Amino acid sequence: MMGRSTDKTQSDGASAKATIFDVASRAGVSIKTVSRVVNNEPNVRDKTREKVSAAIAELDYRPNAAARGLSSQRSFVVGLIYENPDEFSYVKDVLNGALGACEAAGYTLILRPVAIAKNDNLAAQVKQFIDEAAIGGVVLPAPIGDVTEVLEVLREANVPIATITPMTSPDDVLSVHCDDEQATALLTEYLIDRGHQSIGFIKGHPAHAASDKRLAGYKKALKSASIEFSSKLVRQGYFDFKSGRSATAKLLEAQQPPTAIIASNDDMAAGAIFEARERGLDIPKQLAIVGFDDTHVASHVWPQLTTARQPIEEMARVATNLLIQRLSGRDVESPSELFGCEVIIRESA
Amino acid sequence: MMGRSTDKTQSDGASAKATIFDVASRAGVSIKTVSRVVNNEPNVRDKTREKVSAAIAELDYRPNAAARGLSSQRSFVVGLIYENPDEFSYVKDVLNGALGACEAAGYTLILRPVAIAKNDNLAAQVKQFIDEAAIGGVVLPAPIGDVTEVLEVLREANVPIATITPMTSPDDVLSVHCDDEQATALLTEYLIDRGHQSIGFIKGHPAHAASDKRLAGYKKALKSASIEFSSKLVRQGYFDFKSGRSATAKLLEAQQPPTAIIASNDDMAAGAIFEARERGLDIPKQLAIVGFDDTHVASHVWPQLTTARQPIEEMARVATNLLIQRLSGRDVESPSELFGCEVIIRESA
DNA sequence: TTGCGATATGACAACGTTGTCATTTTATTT
DNA sequence: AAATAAAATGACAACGTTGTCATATCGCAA
Repeated sequence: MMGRSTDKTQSDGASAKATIFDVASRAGVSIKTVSRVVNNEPNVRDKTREKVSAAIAELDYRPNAAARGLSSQRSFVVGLIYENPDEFSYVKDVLNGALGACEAAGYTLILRPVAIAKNDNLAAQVKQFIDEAAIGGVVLPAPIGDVTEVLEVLREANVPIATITPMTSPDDVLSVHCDDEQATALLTEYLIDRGHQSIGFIKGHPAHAASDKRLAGYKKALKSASIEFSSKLVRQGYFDFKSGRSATAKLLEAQQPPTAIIASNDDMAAGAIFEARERGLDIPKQLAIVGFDDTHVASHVWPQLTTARQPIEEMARVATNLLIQRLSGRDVESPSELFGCEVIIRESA
Repeated sequence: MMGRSTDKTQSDGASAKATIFDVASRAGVSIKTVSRVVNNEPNVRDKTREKVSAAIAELDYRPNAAARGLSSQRSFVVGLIYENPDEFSYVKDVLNGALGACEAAGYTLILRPVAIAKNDNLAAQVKQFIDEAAIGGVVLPAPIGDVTEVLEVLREANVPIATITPMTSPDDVLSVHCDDEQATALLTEYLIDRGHQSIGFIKGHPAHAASDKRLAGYKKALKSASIEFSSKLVRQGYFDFKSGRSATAKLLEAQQPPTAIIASNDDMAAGAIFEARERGLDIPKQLAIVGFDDTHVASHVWPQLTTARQPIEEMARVATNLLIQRLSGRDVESPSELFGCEVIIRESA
């Protein structure tokens, strides 16, 4: 009847880790029953459940993840594949959200930074990642979630996906969205309300789907206000400080420079402020500048940036939860969720 | 002779994952020999090794981590416990370094953000972390690495530790250091060389050992230059923008305000710039400001910060490697390494 | 009571590795 | 060629769970 118990003494301290056998013998049941209790399975009498729970608590028992994974063939690992950027605010929020969800559900989060730019076989990297670490499902924040190549590999490997992206996603992909377009429109309207008629726009990195959305929001707001769109007021940027700076330089050197500039993210806005400063312009009096994302820099430059904030951390938490639901075999009620953005008014506009 | 092979067909694609049995039968050897090859163990004839390697490649075999961990009772997991800050640059670098080292060695990195401030049983959190995720060893970046409470729990649980800290560490702890004191001294000398005699200093968070080191460097440089130290020129800060700002306000409101300010990190330096700006001061003409860490903000404020840079990512990589060496039973040649800092001259001073 | 379906529990074989120890093969010495 | 040591290989039992299926027990109707 007794299994291979480790002859556990009462003493705490340096005692070896308790196994399911120890718990079983302590509670006077079979290991299978302990397993049932641990996994919240049905068909266990309340009284038995209590006995087992008590034994678990007394022995400070924690299931061995390796054994569990090996036996059940399930994976309790969520992979997070992200582009490793200079400006980490976004990834940080994603990370915290995903981490929180995993922790709550007893899952493990494993990271995989990749570089989209130097395209050294992204698909292969992803493939290697998922079977090396026995990944059960992956969370793909923007812009990785928009790379079809990656989606394809994962689909083939039968790995569930949750994306965080401004785009609409394929049916088999869980996703959370935020309305970048609307947020940018709100930002633009705010400037228009403050009397600006000539508003410059610095586009984001072309590889990010968000870039198009934000531009679209800008155009939409202009249209609503019956201001004619001019491509001369739009410059390409790459989401970094430097490109924000040079785009601003070009905008300001135009014959009719804008009185306000919308940068598609905060870093570029910081670059814009920098460039304007160098030219001796007063912000916001001579030039209003707004950013996007409400990253750390936004409140650390002078003047502080008016910007828009997406609830990234919360979005990541929800995305990860959707994924975990699917991984644990439960039905996912709604495979896609939409979040709102918030405009944050500060002094730069 | 044949084990439980999965009757593998040649076809790739949706074939189930290859196991050690598949490789063994393909190579015509026992599973144990495959195991030897995979783990680079001795006593395998070259010819056999080749055969097995070929089979591994053909079947795209990768050892099952769960089975491996279960059987060997070893853990291939490194835990990273860090304080979850607002300003993420430091953690980002640590993360990248640790991740790189783990990846190269086939280890897995697992994250655990904690909050030192609200001291809700840090020790218990750490304890839970290590046995929940079957952590083999942990990397402790500053300031966690200086919390004796945490060190104690880990020691008790017999978990190897590698710290990244400016302090000297206990003998049983692997560690990498950077000379904060010297770096701050260099920064101070630089200001003195530029003619500053009255230099304000904003201290870092008292819970961080680095704070003391940096202050010490400041004092040392003053002494070398025969400038008398005045406690009136030193203010307490907490490594955040806000405290940097208010400390600067106090320094500037003094009867004899300094002509230069050293902030113990970049965020506080950004706060200093902000405050000086608000008061209409020209930087660096009327007030020179330097920071520390060369974080993202350093190059994104105007004017860009003169600051000091520690090779954090490299330090984290080395620390993690030391840890992995110890985890894999190898002797660690030197349990402690020292890195140098670099002073980065920009426009703020 | 007896019988019977439903509910609760247990025995035991997976899962894919590594560790231990026995066995076979090879090289070396006599 | 035989004897012996050394090197290479293999058989098989762990490791700590969960899944499957058999069995014991319960509640309730006849």
